[in-house]
Amino acid sequence: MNPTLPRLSRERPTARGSMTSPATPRTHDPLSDANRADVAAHTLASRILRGELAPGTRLPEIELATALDVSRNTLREAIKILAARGLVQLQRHRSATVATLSADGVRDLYRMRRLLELSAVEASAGQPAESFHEIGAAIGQLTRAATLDDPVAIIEADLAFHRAVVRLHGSERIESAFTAGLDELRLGLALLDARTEPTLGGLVDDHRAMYGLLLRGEQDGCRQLLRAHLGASEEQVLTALERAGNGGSSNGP
Amino acid sequence: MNPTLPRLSRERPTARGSMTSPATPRTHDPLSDANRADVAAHTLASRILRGELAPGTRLPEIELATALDVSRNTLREAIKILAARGLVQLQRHRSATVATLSADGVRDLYRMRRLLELSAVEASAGQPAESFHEIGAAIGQLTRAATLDDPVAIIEADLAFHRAVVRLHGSERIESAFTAGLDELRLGLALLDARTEPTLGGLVDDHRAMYGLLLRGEQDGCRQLLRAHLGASEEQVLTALERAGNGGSSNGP
DNA sequence: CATGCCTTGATTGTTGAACAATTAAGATAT
DNA sequence: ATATCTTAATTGTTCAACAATCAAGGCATG
Repeated sequence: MNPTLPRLSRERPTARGSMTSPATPRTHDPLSDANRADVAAHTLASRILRGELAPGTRLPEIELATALDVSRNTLREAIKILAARGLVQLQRHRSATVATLSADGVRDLYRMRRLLELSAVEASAGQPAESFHEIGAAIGQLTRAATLDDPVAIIEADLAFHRAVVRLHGSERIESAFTAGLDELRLGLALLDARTEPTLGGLVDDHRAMYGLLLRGEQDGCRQLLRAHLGASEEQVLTALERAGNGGSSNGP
Repeated sequence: MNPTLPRLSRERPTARGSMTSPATPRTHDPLSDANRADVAAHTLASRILRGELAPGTRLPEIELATALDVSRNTLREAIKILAARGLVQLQRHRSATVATLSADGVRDLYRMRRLLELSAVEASAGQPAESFHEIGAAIGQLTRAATLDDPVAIIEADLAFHRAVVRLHGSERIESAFTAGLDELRLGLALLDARTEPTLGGLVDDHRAMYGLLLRGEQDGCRQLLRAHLGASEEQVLTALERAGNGGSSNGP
């Protein structure tokens, strides 16, 4: 670049009203309160989670910094944030890479899912009906995405459903740990986009059935169905991983 | 004013062109393998977790950077790491502060503990005996610390016990989420250092009893005892918080 | 031909400085 | 006494330079 070019003004739109705006919404918008490192991390995370950046892709600092229009230091902060979320892997003096999910990792993540989701269903006994509103909304989102035949939206709605289920625990930290796990898992789910047609129909039926069982207070039946559902999903991700090549489980090179 | 004047002088004595010093001792410390941001974060975390830096303490960048002998940018990375672990709180254009634990936060953390620990006991059924070795080691550590009457070591051993229990799940991610929660909880446990005498004896007995029940395969009894133990601990932390006057910022006269 | 050293180029790790944005406090005027 | 202005201090962001390390290619040697 031109070293003598003074940095006069970045046409960064300051979305925060400097005037005393009387209508300042106190909603915690996750983006309005973020600095540039956060938005860079958000942008990168979005590209990773929707599969635009495949696992293993190198993320050189200079290239990414120029692409995202931030300085190298700011990009480093963003990379650190992603590393803390498990989305990228770091090694000293080597480029950060989009994290690869091993078969063992998948099994670990589903162990965690089983624990958090099944216990959430158990904890739903005796809760008021409004606790299930969010799950119902996810069902609507899911059916809408299914009719449009949009694989990405379907996965999105699927995860929203399970997140809503875990939220029945009523614990902020349990929810955030689960969300982090789902983010990591989506690294593997991105492999399924092309060949999930046969399972999509059953997927919608599964979720609708679970929702109905929840509403009727039949926790045991719901747990049973959920367990089967998770088992099938795990199997699917594992076979997709195996097909994709990176075995990475017990047998070393 | 001359905004684009490059500064070339640099009085740091660096022998760049000469031969590299051959007498570099390559000690394999676990810390020498990390970068300076990591060691700074580790140092700060240690001071926070052992209560040397009380919750609410401001952490100005320049002051900390000079104290830890790192640059401001590197210290910022360290602060970000701690924020990701929940040990410091960030606000735009304000100094980072040591995180304060609210009563709601304590309740949330104990909800998480109950879920992860009780289910771990349940999952211990049918596991080989060697799975409990680590728990036994924690018991030894605990009794040793109790005889020395060292409150910090006692808390350390207590947490090591529960961490070993959760490890029965066999899930890397469940364990790390739990560990993060315990770290956060230790912000509140630091308040107990002064007045935990009456409960220490019962604490050792509790853990030894739970260990015995685990070894004998009596999961139900162990769960019952563990639930009571966690409830008492939660109560203790909550009353300590209340007594400490969780006013956060020091509003002196 | 194979092997090991060495140079070289590229990339990350770390630092210091500079400026912009924002907050908190002190001073001033009304 | 209250409101407003000024000012100092701190964080947010960028840049440029240097340091440390890694990956690859070239050269000499056996």
